[in-house]
Amino acid sequence: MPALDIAEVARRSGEPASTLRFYEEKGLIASVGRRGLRRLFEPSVLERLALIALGRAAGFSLQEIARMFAADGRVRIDRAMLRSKAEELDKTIRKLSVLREGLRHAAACPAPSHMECPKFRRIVRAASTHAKRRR
Amino acid sequence: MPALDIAEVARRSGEPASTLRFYEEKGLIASVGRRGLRRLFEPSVLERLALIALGRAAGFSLQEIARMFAADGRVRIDRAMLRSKAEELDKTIRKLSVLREGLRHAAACPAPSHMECPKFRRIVRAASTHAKRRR
DNA sequence: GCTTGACCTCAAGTGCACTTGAAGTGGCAC
DNA sequence: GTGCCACTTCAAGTGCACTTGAGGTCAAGC
Repeated sequence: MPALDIAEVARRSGEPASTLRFYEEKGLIASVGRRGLRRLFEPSVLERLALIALGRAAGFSLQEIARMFAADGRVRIDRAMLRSKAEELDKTIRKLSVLREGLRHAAACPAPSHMECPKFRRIVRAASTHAKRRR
Repeated sequence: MPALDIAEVARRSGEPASTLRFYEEKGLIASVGRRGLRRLFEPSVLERLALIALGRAAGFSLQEIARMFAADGRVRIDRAMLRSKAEELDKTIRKLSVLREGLRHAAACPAPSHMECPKFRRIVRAASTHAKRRR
């Protein structure tokens, strides 16, 4: 599979071309040439974009993600950083789980106002107690 | 417990006073009076702030959160909306869980570059396949 | 009664992640 | 060979969630 032009990458990745140009400018992806003015990318850019999307979803900033790529374009993720991010993510997941249960309960709860429901209040209190600072 | 001044609310909630003023301006919280220039808040504002923080952590925008409060200041959360948000949250949680496992694996994986590890690639691919649009 | 300092207002600024707009270019279909 | 139009650049704009700065005020402590 040879080089893909930007429209093709946009189509396959779901990212608008403007975002691809923006990411290139930020050094997150690299084009391998041009056909006329048109940028050409290697197919592996799709995997890279998936990785970027994943990182974003996990709450990494673009800058943090950029630091995960070495100059040669390979992924160079610091393992200790990964471990700590996994930990952080774990905390987030636990918090969101509590919240999900809170929402589910609130949706089903018969109390006229949610704040009158002891369970809801307990959930709010529990969540706020451990809320340090979010993303 | 009588009214708390803004400094007290800031101290107890962990939000800077500037954020409290900003939230008041947006209609997310309400002060009940002044001592001189100084805003006074009812203690219940702390619960409200906890609810706001919770909503933010769940990915609601301030505008969405504002819509959850009725004019009388009571919580008036649409139950169907809560259910759908719980669903959404559930998807996020599952995605983050996959990601967390990915990070854990990557941290432990002996492959020289993460992209050479079949498991890591599989995780990236799996996560990206279902990634529609994030927060 | 005067100073002090934490609050006040209002406008502007910040950081992030993009998006949009104007003006230009070049490969491809005809 | 010429017209189209999807691409190009570069600067400016957008939306969100706040934060900062300048200039002002007032309750409390001395």
